[in-house]
Amino acid sequence: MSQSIKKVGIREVASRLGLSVSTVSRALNGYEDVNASTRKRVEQTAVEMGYRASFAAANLRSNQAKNITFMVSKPWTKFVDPFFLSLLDGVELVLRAQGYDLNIVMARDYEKEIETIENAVERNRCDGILFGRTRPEDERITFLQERNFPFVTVGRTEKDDHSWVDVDHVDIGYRATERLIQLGHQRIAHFVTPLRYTYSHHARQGYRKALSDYGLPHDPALEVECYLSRKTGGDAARELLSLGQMPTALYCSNDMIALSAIEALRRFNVHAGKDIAVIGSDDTPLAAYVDPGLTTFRQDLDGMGMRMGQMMLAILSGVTEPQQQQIKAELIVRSTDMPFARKPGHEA
Amino acid sequence: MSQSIKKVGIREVASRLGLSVSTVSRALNGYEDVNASTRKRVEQTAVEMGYRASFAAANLRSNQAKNITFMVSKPWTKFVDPFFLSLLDGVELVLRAQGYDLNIVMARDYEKEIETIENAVERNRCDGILFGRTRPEDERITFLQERNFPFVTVGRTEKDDHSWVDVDHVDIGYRATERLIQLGHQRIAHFVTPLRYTYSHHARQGYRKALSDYGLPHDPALEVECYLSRKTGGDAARELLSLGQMPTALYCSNDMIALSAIEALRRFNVHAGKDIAVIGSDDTPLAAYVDPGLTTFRQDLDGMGMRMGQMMLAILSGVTEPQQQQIKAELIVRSTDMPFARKPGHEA
DNA sequence: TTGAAATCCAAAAACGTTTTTGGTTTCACC
DNA sequence: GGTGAAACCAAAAACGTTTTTGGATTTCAA
Repeated sequence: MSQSIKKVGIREVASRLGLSVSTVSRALNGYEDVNASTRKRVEQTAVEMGYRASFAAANLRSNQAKNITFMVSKPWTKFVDPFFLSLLDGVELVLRAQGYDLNIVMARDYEKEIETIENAVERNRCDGILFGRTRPEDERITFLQERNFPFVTVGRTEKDDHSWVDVDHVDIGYRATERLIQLGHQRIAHFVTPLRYTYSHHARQGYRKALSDYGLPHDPALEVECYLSRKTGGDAARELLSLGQMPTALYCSNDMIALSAIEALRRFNVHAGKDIAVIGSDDTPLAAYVDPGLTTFRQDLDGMGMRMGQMMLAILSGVTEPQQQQIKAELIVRSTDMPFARKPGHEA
Repeated sequence: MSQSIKKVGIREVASRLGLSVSTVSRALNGYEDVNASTRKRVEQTAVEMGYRASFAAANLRSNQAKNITFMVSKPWTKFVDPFFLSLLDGVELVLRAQGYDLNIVMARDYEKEIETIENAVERNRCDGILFGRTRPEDERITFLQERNFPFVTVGRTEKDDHSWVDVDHVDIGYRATERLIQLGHQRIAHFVTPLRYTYSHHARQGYRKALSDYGLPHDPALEVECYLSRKTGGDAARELLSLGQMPTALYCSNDMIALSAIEALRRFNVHAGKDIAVIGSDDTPLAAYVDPGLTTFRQDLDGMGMRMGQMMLAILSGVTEPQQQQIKAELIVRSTDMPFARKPGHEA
């Protein structure tokens, strides 16, 4: 208890070595003007004595926190998002290699996002900030740009004048739809993720382009916006059913929406992979487990995360022009999509 | 760029108000000896001017970081663990209410865990630390106890002389096994989570006790340790199959293990809920989605997280005796368990 | 041998708060 | 009117580093 271990400061290290505090600091922080042998002695003694620089003191003086904050919004965490964790892995790997820590903070809801960022930025808690789920007009980005604070997002905005990494959702939307068309489907629905997010627009854009490229009509009734909590894929599916005119194929810009739609349809005896073709978008771990397996797209999240980390590092080291990287997803064919077949029942 | 917003410090606030720096600080930090009207003026001006105390400076001087770190080990994140995120929600809620931030750091692997903790503790980056997946003898705990640093774990240890929250895994193991027995099963296998963790021992203990209470023999061959990456439930299942003596029921101390076992068995035409009864342990989101739905146990993670946060707060406010709370899980009956039925084929 | 440059290091300032110390009012009470 | 306590606030110290400044020493060319 009171026996607690005495904190050893830089002063102690210096005095044990008979050096000045400043020399110890310089030695430890990799400055050039310190004799190699002195440096070695210092480093050795420091670990011997178990010295660790006070984070607060170092941060205060040098004005760098040596850490990067990833902000995640609560509504996002709620639905366990594998997306997020895999991405983080990559980010962390890259940052750590350069001596930066990654830490994650949660914003309780949308209103708190900006506050959370403010808190991180203005209190100097981190050197840079990362976040996802960008919106076409994103006040977080405006805020950060105004103060010229380093940040990288996953996802784009309308203006797009900042650094980001993103999956090519237009491409996913296009390829998913195209595939369904090529399988012979004509009435293809699209369950859209919340249009609040930029990527939802992209997915929809890809969907629409494919329809138009292949000369299919665009039926607005087949485009349903879904949310992650309420009105998820299940509700959207029921809605379509009640409309009477079921599509024969369905492209969802999120696997969970696809899965919940499949689940709901099954209760009405409409089976994915048999009565309706379904394609998802992000290869959630569930996608491989359910039966039938969900056809979807795999995204190289780890790679994206690493890229994101590199961008941040670049910004930190002075790069000012926006870096942007879009990556393509890979189609994973499982069992929920199949060629169009006129249903016997419908013939009569 | 250079137009960057001028940082406003406590000095500026003080001078605008014609007060001393110390008064402003005391007003903002809720000290008693400052006139209510003065305090109001200060608070108002502070937000007006957009003043935010430098985290580093405050931390340096007051020696408290006003934040709590949750350490998560990489091998844990890898397998997206809903457990972890829901828990965090509760923790964060409670801590934030008292002005503490929660942040999450990842330890890259087991060897790095202790280093990660050291870094957090000795550099004074946080006021307390949280982590899970405790082991019977856990060096992280020894380390923290030695320096008398506040921490709460999810999970217990051999000695158990610290604060923790935990799900009652003995109870889960017992009830799962008991249920299978009552359904008429006699040969009940147990796929154990890594025995490195304390909770695995507890689950196994419950399993064994139920067997013994009901007078069933304990067959060591039916107890298979699984890992989260390699030798997951699928491998264990194949192993049992190759042994020739398949059990009629299976209790897994982790849903993912259960699901992967079910998946593997299906390929051998052994169907969960028909040919073999399966019960899981932690109601992963997948459990409800797969077909047939996995019978498992639900744990009140949110509540546990909140409890964990409260414990931390208590420690921070001076409570020194260990606080410990165990919570019971709730059985969620779905479709993978069913009564024992002699198989026609086996009769012949 | 000398002077300049290069190398190494010490002293002290600085970072922006919080905390300590102590001084001045105000006010109730004798 | 005097006294002590309470309330309010100012000045200055302190937190533990990094950075700045500049002083010694060494090296090396002239």
